[in-house]
Amino acid sequence: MAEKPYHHGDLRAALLAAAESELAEKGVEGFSLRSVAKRAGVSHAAPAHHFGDVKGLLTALSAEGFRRFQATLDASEEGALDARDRAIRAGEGYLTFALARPTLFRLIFSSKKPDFGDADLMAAGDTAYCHLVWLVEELGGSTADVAALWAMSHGIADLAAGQRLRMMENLTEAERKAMVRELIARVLPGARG
Amino acid sequence: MAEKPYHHGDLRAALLAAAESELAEKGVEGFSLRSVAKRAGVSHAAPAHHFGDVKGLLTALSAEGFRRFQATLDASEEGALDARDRAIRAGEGYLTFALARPTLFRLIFSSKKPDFGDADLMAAGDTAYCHLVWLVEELGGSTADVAALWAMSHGIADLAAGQRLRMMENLTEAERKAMVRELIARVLPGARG
DNA sequence: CGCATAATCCTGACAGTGTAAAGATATGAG
DNA sequence: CTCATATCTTTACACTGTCAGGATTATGCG
Repeated sequence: MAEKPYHHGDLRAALLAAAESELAEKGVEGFSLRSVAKRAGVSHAAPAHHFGDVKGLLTALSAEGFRRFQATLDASEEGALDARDRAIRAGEGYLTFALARPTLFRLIFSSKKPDFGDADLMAAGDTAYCHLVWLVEELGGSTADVAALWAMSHGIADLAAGQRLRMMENLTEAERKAMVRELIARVLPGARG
Repeated sequence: MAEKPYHHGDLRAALLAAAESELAEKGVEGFSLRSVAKRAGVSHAAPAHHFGDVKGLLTALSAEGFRRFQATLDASEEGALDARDRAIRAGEGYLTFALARPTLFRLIFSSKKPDFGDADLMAAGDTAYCHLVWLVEELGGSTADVAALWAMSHGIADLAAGQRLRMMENLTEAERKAMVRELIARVLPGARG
């Protein structure tokens, strides 16, 4: 085994991992393709063959980001008592993801660099959206209720990712969870009837 | 009067206007300082004397953005019937601003490029935040109610700025307004008591 | 196995970016 | 009028993304 084989073996996956680190450290606005290549130990032009250009790489990373986003929601919904509790837990998961991976969150929700017309990315995004719709349907909700749950969950998460909700940063984990649960509960269909 | 006097006269204001156009067309991620200078008809290094670097220019633009944001809310709240109606109209103004100036909205709420420790920018941001707190206080609300109104308003606006709420894009102006009013009303203190 | 073909990765080059230094020009105070 | 200062330009450098062409390895076909 040579120390540095000419062919990497699984450069595509290595580049995606390197891109994730780069994104986490520099953010979308400081993201550099050459820096990603350096992280993976290859030349600056190596990523081109696998992803085309930087947009292609960020598109693939976004698709993976959406899948992780959905996985975080699924994990958060685990053990839900009923449909109502499940929707609330989904909102908690939304915030959990935004706090754990703020730059990835911004990439998939606030950036224009990924190609959102890409088939794989669209599929990943649609999966998450359909899950949201399903959550509300289980509650007997309407279109407006979907918007309500999504907007509230997204608002909390996006403000938290930008560290704008300073009132929440001084709270303990338990207090924060309780507050989020209460906020989400306000917008669910049939709330406080 | 020379056709091109060496000294611009009011280059600082001209650069801010050029930067706003640049931001509107290219977005935060495509924003170029040299392009801004070209728009203003000066050399690429001219902005440095007035704003230091690109971060300084975007910081000044953000402060102006926050003032316009607040102005949009003020205009939207004009003629409110009571404190409750005023809070709802504020939410409408939030969305109005995000739709009218999506890139400026993203600059002040989702970008890391401006220096949010800058005194002028902080003052502009605090003004908007204090106004929000005041709105809720008039309703006899608590800290959680502030978070509720902010998160819901911001969630709707941010999703709309990113064109994620496709269900709302097919609505008429009136229908959209009615929907926003209903969503905001859900989170206000004493809702549906 | 032997070899042509394709896939993979590297090197070098180019235009564009932000920033700093140094020079040119106008302004204004004394 | 003189000259210090503010303003703007020119020049230069390192960095970025992308493209063209060359080097190397893997793969499939005979």
